[in-house]
Amino acid sequence: MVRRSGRRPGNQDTKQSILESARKVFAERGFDKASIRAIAGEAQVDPALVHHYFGTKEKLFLASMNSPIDPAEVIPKAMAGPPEEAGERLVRLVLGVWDSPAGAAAVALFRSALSNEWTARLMREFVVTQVLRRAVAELGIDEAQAATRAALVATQIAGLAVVRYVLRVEPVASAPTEQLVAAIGPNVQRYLTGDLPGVFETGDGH
Amino acid sequence: MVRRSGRRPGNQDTKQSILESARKVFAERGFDKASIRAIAGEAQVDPALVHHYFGTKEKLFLASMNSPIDPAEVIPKAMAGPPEEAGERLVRLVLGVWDSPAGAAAVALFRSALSNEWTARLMREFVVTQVLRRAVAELGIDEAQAATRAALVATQIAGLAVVRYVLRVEPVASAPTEQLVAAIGPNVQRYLTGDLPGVFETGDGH
DNA sequence: GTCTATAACTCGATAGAC
DNA sequence: GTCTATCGAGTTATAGAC
Repeated sequence: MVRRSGRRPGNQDTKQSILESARKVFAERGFDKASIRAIAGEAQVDPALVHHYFGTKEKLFLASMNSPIDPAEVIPKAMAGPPEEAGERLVRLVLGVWDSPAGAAAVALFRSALSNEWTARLMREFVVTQVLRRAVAELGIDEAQAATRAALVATQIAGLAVVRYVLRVEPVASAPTEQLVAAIGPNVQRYLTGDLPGVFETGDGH
Repeated sequence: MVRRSGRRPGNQDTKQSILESARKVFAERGFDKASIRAIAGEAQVDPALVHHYFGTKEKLFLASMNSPIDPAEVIPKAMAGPPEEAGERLVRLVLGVWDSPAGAAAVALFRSALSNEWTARLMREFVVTQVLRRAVAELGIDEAQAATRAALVATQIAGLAVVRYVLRVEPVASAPTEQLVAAIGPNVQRYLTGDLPGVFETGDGH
């Protein structure tokens, strides 16, 4: 029987460290500007190894998106509670997820979606229909209004992400979570359950 | 005397058409992905001509940013009126400018700022301090709160731009201006003049 | 003033040695 | 499993012919 001495060929941990580096670099630069070479350098690994493990750059991106956070599980939990505070809970949830290490994947997807058509489609289909629709549905909002309210919530959440994580405008960039929750939550609340002039025009006209 | 027949060497109008194409392509793709070749192709002109007229790509970008719209003139005009409707007027102003042909430069700057550090700095310095500070100053808002309120307004305006012009999420992408003004204006209003818990923490603590 | 040709650089992806 | 070498396609920018 063969006894392998010393460190094994590094198989399982290099693949994992490539994934971590990919999440980090994708989050910092977005899909397009994140080069395989840079990701490999970050992981102190040969660029060819990245291709060997993950094939194409797109497949690497998809692999790095497999986050331990499941919207189907975390959204209903956040929406449960007094409906009049759902806005604040949604902002708190988003900031909590995105500020966590596991949230790098979400930031990467968002940042990439801003400059790449392929990831933009990925995000539209995933976030807007999966996350926001789920959130408004959880609150029992009229189907005819759901799309409009979800899109309006998206404007506030996306803007928060842009200012805090992409443009890094102070004082929002480094404000504590609860301060932003108190400031922005009520505005999200209005989009969720408030009176919105013109929101009915899409659906029933009675 | 020399009589030139037919079309003159195209001097003055080619330079102008390059500028127009630059604004358009920069707005569509952002600074990085907008190639000199694509801009030249759009203007039906040789790529080398672009360099001949404008030097580098950065100088071309700066030249294309010289919009006929002057914030110093248009902001005070929009802020004049009942203070309790300033939010709606601000949203109406932004949508009016950005939907207009002359607004392509603004969209270009914004889109570029999302993926390029150089243009991001340009935008932080110009928009946040020039436009938003001017707007909140026009309303006579406390200096200590101005930065926070301006940044919060930025989250909503930037988010509106992202959803409407970059990600193109319906129904916001193709909603009429006044519907968005009615839906989003009040939220901007709250950031401008409303009660914001925690907004005082930066400044005076009395 | 206009355009061809090309330098000098990036990138993703692959072939093949070890 | 790992790495060297390289291909082919992008890019900005420049030099120089006409």
